Amino acid sequence: MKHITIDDIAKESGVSKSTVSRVISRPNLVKEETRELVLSIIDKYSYIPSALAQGLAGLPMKNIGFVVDEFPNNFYIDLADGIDSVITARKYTLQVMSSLWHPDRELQNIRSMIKSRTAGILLSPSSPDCEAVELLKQSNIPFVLLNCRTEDPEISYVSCDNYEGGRLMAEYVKTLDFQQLVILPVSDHQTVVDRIEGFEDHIDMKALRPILYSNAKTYQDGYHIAQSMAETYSLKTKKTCMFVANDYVAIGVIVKLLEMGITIPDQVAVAGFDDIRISAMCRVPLTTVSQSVYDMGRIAAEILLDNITQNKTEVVKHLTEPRLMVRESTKKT
Amino acid sequence: MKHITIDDIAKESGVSKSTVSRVISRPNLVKEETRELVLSIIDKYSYIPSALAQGLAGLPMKNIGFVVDEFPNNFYIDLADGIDSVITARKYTLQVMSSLWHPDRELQNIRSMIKSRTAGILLSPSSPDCEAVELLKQSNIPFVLLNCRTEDPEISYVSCDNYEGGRLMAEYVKTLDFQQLVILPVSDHQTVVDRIEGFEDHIDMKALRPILYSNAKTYQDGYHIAQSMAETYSLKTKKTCMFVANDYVAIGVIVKLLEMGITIPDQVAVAGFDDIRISAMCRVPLTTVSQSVYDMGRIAAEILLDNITQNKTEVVKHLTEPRLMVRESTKKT
DNA sequence: CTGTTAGCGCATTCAC
DNA sequence: GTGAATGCGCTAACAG
Repeated sequence: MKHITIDDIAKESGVSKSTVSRVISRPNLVKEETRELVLSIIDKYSYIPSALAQGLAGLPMKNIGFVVDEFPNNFYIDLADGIDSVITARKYTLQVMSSLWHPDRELQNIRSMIKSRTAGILLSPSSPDCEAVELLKQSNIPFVLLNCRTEDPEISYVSCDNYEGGRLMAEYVKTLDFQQLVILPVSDHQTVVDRIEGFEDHIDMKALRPILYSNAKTYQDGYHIAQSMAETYSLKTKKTCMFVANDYVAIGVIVKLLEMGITIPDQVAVAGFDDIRISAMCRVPLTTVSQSVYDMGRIAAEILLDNITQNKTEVVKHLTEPRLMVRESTKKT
Repeated sequence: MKHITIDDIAKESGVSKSTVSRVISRPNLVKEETRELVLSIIDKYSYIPSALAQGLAGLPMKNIGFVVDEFPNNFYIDLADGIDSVITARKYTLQVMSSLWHPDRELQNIRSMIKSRTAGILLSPSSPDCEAVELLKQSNIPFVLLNCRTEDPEISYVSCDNYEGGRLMAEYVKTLDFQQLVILPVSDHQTVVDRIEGFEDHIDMKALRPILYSNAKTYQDGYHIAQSMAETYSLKTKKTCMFVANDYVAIGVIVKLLEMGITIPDQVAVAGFDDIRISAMCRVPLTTVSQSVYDMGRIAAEILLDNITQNKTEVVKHLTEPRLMVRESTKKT
């Protein structure tokens, strides 16, 4: 006997399964006496109705899924935390899965959630038109994209105004004093492209001779790339300002530079983007642009739940407002 | 029409649902010609069989759940990352849920996973004999406890040898130079009790006059408590060594002390416990005891999966070996 | 108030 | 090779 079922409870209570079912879902329709009896049996066996059966029988599921790229990147943790707060408050259940930056894992995760007929899905997609999103569109399951915008008129999303964030950083960087500017775009993710664009559009590229250096997604990547950068760009001798398009990577860079004896912000000023929690507590508190990640999560979750409960197809496209956070990693000397 | 079903595919293909079912689960039992046909229809509609129905019909579920206390604490992230690596490799799917330190939410999460008939569950419980564990025992679902040991002969767990970790820290602290020792136990969680006990058993409590100060679970808690501690223990004038039983809290303490102008490790040496990822990259790299969290996760996941796939009830009780990590936060001056 | 019946979508015997 | 029948555990009409 694997799991005890509603029939077991019914027999033991000497009633029909309908009655047991009622006791669980609409207790007031049952005579107090029998209700108490049934409840005692349920309790005795710690009976928990199967969500599989309930779902099949037509009860709406009460769980929502969230697919992230990577657990260690605190960006997603903060997001999950925000989402969790509203999901839970509204009596739903949040399940998180990670795709480790593999588009095919991302797709697998989404498939898995669709397969289990999740009530709704939140996805921070690798790209606005990746396979996972395509699949989602055909799935009939409500979903909201996070950290990604799309022109598709049927898709809701919540993201930060990354272009504006890039602009904010550019305006700030202009006030700093340095001999060379290095931009580390980190990846070709849409959000990154936006923020780099916003940055470049508002800085005098010719005069500042920004240098582009690319491709790094994790803390480790930043750590490793820092060494070669130090040599390539003579960071030890040339006063440099570095804009890394992602805090997590930026922190990797900072840690490595410090290990190499390069001082921050004196020799190299480093700025990031995201304002994840650890940015304020890392080796050198990081100047960055806040995306209000926690709020992004909350808002997306609200939209999704409204969609589910009110069964409305209204699409919402929301951009959170970026805020510049100046900390020690770029303080003027 | 909510979701398309196996019947839809069957009709459109002009075959019976049995055939469609075979195409999916045992393709070689179907004539190549019809198989291709059916597959094309499946593809055309992006048909994904319902895990609810499959589960009900007796197919074993391929998902495993993990319940953590809190997302922002990197300890659980590292754990999840380790778990994820083996779960995925073995074609299972990992779903993470958080309980935000509420025992009743912990219970709810476990209920939710049992309800959905998850194949297996990993739980980092608030206590070895909390309600969630009790429920799990009656659920017939294989599970492994993480970060917790129990005498119960039927329960498998993977935890760190926290007592030994406390001893390691004590031996190290003895070599340091300070006027007072402050112990911040953080919580009454079993792991914490163990490590504090290991610490106290191996240090001369009388001579060192350790001071006990309690109850803090998060970064914020550490941050807030640091201020009052500074006054209570005259941290500005008395050379102090502080053992905080949890890295995340320790980092909060460090950040606040620095803000107050107290130098680390010169005026106050701080040691933590856990060796979460950010410990090496925080304001002052933290001396701590490594629990090899990532491995804990991997091992627990292996045990659980073996249990599920081989259907064996063998219980495994595993303690990982702690390792002292000396970093700048306590470097001798 | 309570029991009976009929699916929900699928896998799995069995026949053919 | 393939189709028809049965049941998984539960909810939702429908009768009593």
